[in-house]
Amino acid sequence: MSDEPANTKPTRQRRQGPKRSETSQAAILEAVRDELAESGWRGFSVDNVARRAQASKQTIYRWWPSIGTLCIDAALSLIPSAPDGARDAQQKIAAIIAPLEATARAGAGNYILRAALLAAADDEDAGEKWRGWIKAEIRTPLRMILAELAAKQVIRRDWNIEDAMDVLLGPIWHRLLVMRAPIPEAFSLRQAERLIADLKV
Amino acid sequence: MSDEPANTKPTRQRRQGPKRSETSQAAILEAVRDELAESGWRGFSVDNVARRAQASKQTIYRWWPSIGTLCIDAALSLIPSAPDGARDAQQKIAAIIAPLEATARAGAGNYILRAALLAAADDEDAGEKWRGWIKAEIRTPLRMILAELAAKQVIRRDWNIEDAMDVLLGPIWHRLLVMRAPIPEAFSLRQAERLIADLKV
Amino acid sequence: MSDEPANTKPTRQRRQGPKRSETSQAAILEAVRDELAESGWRGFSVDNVARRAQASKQTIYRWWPSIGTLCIDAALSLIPSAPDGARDAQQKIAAIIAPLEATARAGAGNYILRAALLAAADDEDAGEKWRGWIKAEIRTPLRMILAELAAKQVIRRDWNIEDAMDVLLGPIWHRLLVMRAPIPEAFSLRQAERLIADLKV
Amino acid sequence: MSDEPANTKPTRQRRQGPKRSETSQAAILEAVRDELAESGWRGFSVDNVARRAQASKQTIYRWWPSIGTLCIDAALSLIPSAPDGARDAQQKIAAIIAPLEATARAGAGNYILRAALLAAADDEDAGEKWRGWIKAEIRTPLRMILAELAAKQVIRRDWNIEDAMDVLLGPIWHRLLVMRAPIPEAFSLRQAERLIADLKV
DNA sequence: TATTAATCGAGACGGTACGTCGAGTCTTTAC
DNA sequence: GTAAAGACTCGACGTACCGTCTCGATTAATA
Repeated sequence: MSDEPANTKPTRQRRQGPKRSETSQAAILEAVRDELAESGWRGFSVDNVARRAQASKQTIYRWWPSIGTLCIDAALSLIPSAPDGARDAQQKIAAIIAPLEATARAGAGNYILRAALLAAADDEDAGEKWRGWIKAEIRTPLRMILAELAAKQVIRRDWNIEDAMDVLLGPIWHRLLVMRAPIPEAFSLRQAERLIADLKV
Repeated sequence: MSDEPANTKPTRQRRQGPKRSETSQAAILEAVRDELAESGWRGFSVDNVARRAQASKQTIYRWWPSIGTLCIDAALSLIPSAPDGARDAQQKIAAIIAPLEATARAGAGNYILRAALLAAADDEDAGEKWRGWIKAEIRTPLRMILAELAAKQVIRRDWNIEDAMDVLLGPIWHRLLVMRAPIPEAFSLRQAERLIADLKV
Repeated sequence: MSDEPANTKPTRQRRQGPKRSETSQAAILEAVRDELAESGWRGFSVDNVARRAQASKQTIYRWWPSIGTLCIDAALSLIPSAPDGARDAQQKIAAIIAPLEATARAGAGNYILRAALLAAADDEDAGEKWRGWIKAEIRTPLRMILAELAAKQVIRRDWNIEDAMDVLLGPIWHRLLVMRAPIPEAFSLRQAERLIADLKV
Repeated sequence: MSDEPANTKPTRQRRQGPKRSETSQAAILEAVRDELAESGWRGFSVDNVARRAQASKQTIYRWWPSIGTLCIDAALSLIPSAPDGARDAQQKIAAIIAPLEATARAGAGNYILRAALLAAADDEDAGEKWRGWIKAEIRTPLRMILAELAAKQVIRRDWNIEDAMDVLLGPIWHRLLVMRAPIPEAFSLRQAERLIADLKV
């Protein structure tokens, strides 16, 4: 799960032995989610996960290089994909962060996502994995939309992607991590609106 | 340290024996800072702190109710007070968050502040303590300034303090916690500018 | 228990902190005995001992340098002291090995002693500890008696202590370890008789 | 394996038919011997054997009912057959235990034989297998010789085979298992002499 | 001045978790 | 049908930490 070798070589692979057990991995991820929701990041324990999932610790350590990446995987498996049907720029931008907010709004998702974010901030491997996801799912789509808007001269041309990320994502972290406050309705739309206003010519 | 003597009772105090050792507490806080900078939040251990500070674990547990609050105290002891000399509204707002950014920009401060924020997000007690500090040092001053601006009709009247906090603080968390990215120069000024622009009539 | 520091220095010892818990150590030794009797040497596990004794593994590892020495201690605590009242040479010699045989004859003692002997044969530390006991409790007394007999010209003068140990102890190991056969009555007397006959002038 | 010595070690063949692979079994036994010599009985592991022998664990468990019997087989494959050319009774008896002593005297043989004996003492199956070997190779020949001597009235008629085994084998165990002491030259002859003397009319 | 209560360091204690290794079983692929 | 490879569950390994407790020594206010 963490890293697929992807079988790049077209040569015959002489892998003998059984394949990875899918049911076991699913049970582990579910147990990780439960454990994160209950115990947070520091209280999280691999022993408990193994107990819950009826899996052996060996199996967990075999497939994930570190505890942190395990937590990130578990959280990512919870985040839905972006909704379709956006018509204007604001809706398109809002759609990018909508999955994050939907997860943060759900009862268990709130706890799980928070704990996974702590893992990403505390653990080197987890951080890289999480930032990889952010880059692919948030930064790249956002850049495309902003580039288009800049081409149409809707926004100014000297926009900076990192600044835009600050404006778009920062408020989510503030509510989710720092204040533990609920995220109101239409939050993503409001952030998108702010971002566009901030970049107006 | 966590809570001031609380001497609520005005009745006769039968205090016998030595007072709290200031040198020991200072050594503990310093050790906590070093430990947080080195090991992060999950890797943080009271045993190591006691070892570093040449203190007994009992002494630590006597004065702090939980590990998390200990970490918050250690981080707060690092944050300088707000600078004076602000003339306009933007500078005043920027001055509120300047101490946070200065700490986040320093080498060790970056690690310590991040770890303490994780503590606040992961631990109930630590969270309350941290949010208390935020309320006193950020939210209240900010509200006063914004109220003044609204009275002068510089900003619109339906401003919301939580939204303002989102805009002002969110970008810091994004850089510090999520991206582990450096915080550029004049960051606080830029956020203050954004906030005022966002609230313009 | 394993090694007494013996406090050779008459100077004041500035050991601070609590002392070793005697009840805990006794519970551990009893648990070790039970575990050895049930599971033998290879099946012996420190985890089980800790569970049985309601002790933490740390406490066990704090006071015993290795699993093997722990087992030897537990077995030695079971061996009674040599009986008195021996009149002739044969009875004196028999009295030396009588405690071993009594232990080997008892139900649980049989299993415990066997397992501890395996520990001594398999583990370096345990072996040294066990051979130290053998030397002090068997070899030295035996040498004194034989020297006396040689002086009285009851036995010949070119006797060798290691050969004598072979003759006196070997049969016990054969019954206890190799054959798992019961040790008959008056076994120690018979071995003593054989030894004297073997060394006759 | 369980019975055949299989001491020949031809070059490894990659593929075997539905028959049992002799080369694999030989490699396993050799690996067991190395492992026993290096790690003793408690430290012995099937995983290591499989790794060393490039064999699958399944293959090991298919052909041996337990770890202990595997060790016994490995040790037995090391014991040479009894030497010929004995003329008198003492030499005949000595010839019976000479293979054991030769093995115990060899460098690796010493370690392997000791570990296998521990297996026999600690493990039920291994014990039965080992005592079966003892009965066939030691007890039965010894009984025949002693019966002959008794018929010739060289020894007395009320001899007991178990007592004789005590006397003949005990010293070996004492040296090999308990004292870890070297076995001197002509040791078997000396034990045989003692046994005959002990049984003299 | 002697008593006494609070504090300190050191560290033992029962527990839980760490990350690794081994036991014994099962599954997949190759021959 | 046998073999190598290796994944699986379970549990032990020896170490580290948690939070509590006990021990002497030290210190300052009270008697």
